Amino acid sequence: MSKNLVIVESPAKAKTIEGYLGKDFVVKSSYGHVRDLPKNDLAINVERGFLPVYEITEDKKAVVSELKKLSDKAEVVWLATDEDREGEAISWHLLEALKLDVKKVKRIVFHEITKKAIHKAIENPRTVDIDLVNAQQARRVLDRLVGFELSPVLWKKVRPSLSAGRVQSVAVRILVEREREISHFKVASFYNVRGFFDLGNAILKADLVRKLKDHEEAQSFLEKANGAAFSIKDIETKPAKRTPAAPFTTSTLQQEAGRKLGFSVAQTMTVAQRLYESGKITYMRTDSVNLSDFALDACKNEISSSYGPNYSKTRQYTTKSKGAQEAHEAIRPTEMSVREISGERNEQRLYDLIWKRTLASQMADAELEKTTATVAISTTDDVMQAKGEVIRFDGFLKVYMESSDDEEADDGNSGMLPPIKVGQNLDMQEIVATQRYTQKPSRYSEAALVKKLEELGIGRPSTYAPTISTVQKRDYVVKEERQGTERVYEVLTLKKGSIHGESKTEITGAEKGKLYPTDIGIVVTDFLVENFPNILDYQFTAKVEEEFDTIAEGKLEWQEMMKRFYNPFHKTVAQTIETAQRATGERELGTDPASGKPVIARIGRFGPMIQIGASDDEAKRFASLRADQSIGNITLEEALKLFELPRTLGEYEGKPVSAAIGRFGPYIKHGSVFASIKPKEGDDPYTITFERAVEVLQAKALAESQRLIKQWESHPDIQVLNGRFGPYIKSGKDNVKIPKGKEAAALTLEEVLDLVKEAEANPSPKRGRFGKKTAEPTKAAATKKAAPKKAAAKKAAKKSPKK
DNA sequence: CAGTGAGCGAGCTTCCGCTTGACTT
Repeated sequence: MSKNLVIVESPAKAKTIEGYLGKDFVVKSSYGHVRDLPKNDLAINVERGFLPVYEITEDKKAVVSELKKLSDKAEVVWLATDEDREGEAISWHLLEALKLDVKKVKRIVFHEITKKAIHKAIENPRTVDIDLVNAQQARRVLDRLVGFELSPVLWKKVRPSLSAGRVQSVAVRILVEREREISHFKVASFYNVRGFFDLGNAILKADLVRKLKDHEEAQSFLEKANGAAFSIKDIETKPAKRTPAAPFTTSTLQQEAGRKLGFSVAQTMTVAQRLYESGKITYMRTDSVNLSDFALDACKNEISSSYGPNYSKTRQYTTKSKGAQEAHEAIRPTEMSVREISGERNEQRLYDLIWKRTLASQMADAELEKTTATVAISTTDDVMQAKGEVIRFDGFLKVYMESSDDEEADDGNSGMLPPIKVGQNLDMQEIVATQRYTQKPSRYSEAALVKKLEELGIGRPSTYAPTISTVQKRDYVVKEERQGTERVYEVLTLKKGSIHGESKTEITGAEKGKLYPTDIGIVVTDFLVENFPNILDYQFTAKVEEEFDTIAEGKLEWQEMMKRFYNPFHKTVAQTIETAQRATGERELGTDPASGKPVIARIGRFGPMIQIGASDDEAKRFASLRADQSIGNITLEEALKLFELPRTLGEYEGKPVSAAIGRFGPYIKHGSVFASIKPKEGDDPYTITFERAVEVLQAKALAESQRLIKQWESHPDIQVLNGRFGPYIKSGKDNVKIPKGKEAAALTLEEVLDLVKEAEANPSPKRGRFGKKTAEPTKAAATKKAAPKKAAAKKAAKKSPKK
């Protein structure tokens, strides 16, 4: 048996370290935290000094019992968890959970995983820092109290099952406020002017320095320019330099992988995890931009041998992000000499990005020369400018160029200027004045939101990706592609002595993969900002972090801090439950011209809806908003249109035919049969004729008959069909998947009936349009009855293992 | 892919941060 047990957080790390220590050491992993507050209970005794009651997390029971066995037999237990607040707490929880004898426990830390660093750590052990542990307990308890007291307020005042928290609520707020900025933004137009001058063997492009305010100014400028003489008045050349970006942290990796590779935040982390586990990169959840001496050396060698020593410049970067704890290195390749890796394409692409970024961070600045040529116009004091840029020494640009979120980065006016000299007369070819519009602020992408959160010090590298998915799971936020709208702009061209105007169109506001707050997200945010402004404050986390630091320094007792926070907070919670109005996001859109009644958009019991008639009106009518509509943006006309559907078109084969828009788009309904219609094919539920609807139904029946594998005369409502994902059974309205290994064509009626029965007994959870998850088909009566049954079954299941 | 939108009440939901697999679609 080994004399020494070393416990680290990550199994990949354990494997590496075991190789650096002798056979007297066995290295195991805790797989992160091993104890936490229970999931379904507050588990904080507020009266007894906020005493938290921890339990061993369900999926860590096996880990803990193995570690317990090993630690009992070991002479020394080395707690080598990360050197940050959470890492210190993990060590303390291990101490408690394994009931370790303090005398044989040593706490060690290291920032880089090299033989030298590990041995140095072993030579400098310390004890567990209880102040730092208490700072973590304060963080944990505060988050639990905030989350478990705020969420129930939402259940009472907005809708059940909603959630609120220090991190997620602020994340949603950021999106809600941006959305408001966008909708309040007043778009203004102006004119850009660009001149094209013929130099014989090249064209010189120069832009009017001043923006022109409207059509009249543009027109009069072009009239002045008509027949004017143009000449080079001045040429100015200035040296400039560009410096490389720091090596990757979690947040910057997510941003660059999003921009350059089109990865989502979660996808970046999954791919990086695989690279880490196979030993190709260092740890991927980090806020540090530090590189180890080993890595700096490796970069220097790689750069010198590939590009020459003049391309090398060793630099150490310092973090700019608030609250960085820097327990790890920056994200880098473990071996700089490995330029390419084997593996999946996405792993290769991400590795390439990391390799280039790391190498570039240790390379020389790029040296540029920027030239600005000024063009004088004889008939006005206005001047035009031509700008060029020449790279004198490429430096780090040889391997890596950071991308930017700015969409209009390249205006076609960079690169080298053609040869010109001061005083030279220019032959004007044409001058074009183009109408432009001021840009609305852009919506956040996932990675841009992470960047913003990081700047505010909110959230940690390990939680950025989960936070983004939580706010989407709660229906506060949706990530989607939105179509732009067409916009007209004017182009005035002066050419060969005459001015010619034309109208052009462009698409504006189209956005792909951006985050949008939903109605429920907006209503919840407004409610929280109104009632809990301090928690929703962008500075809240930064303020409590300062106090956690004071606790970690041993200058403040954590219970004292908690008391100061909790007492007023809890009072506000109680008061809000008592006095706050239900939040519905109600907005009056106008008056229904047909009835003279008010038209109101609000959140109803089942989601966003339109109501015609006041709440005391007995004849009031309702309609649900479609998924692509929102309370904030819907117009009176669009709202009234919702009441025109479903349209009854007539009767076909004895059953009614109607048209409407459902969750999956516009459809024709015939009895209980649905057939989608596509606007692309010219069909629209508002205008489609009965004859066309019947054609659609017949086409669908034909397509289905072509995919038919099997059916039985005795059961006309059951069919075996070929679907997009393989064969399936169609029975009534629900489809049943055919299990693997079964030949669809060989199924007997008995087997099919069994499969259908089984599927009915175990319905797969369906996600409704209105957010709630229901195991039953969405019959209101069925869910009402099913709910208590489900709860009872769950209770029974909970109790039974104890017996 | 319906129409539902009021209220009752039991029993449920919920936080953040540290780690991986084991799952399904």
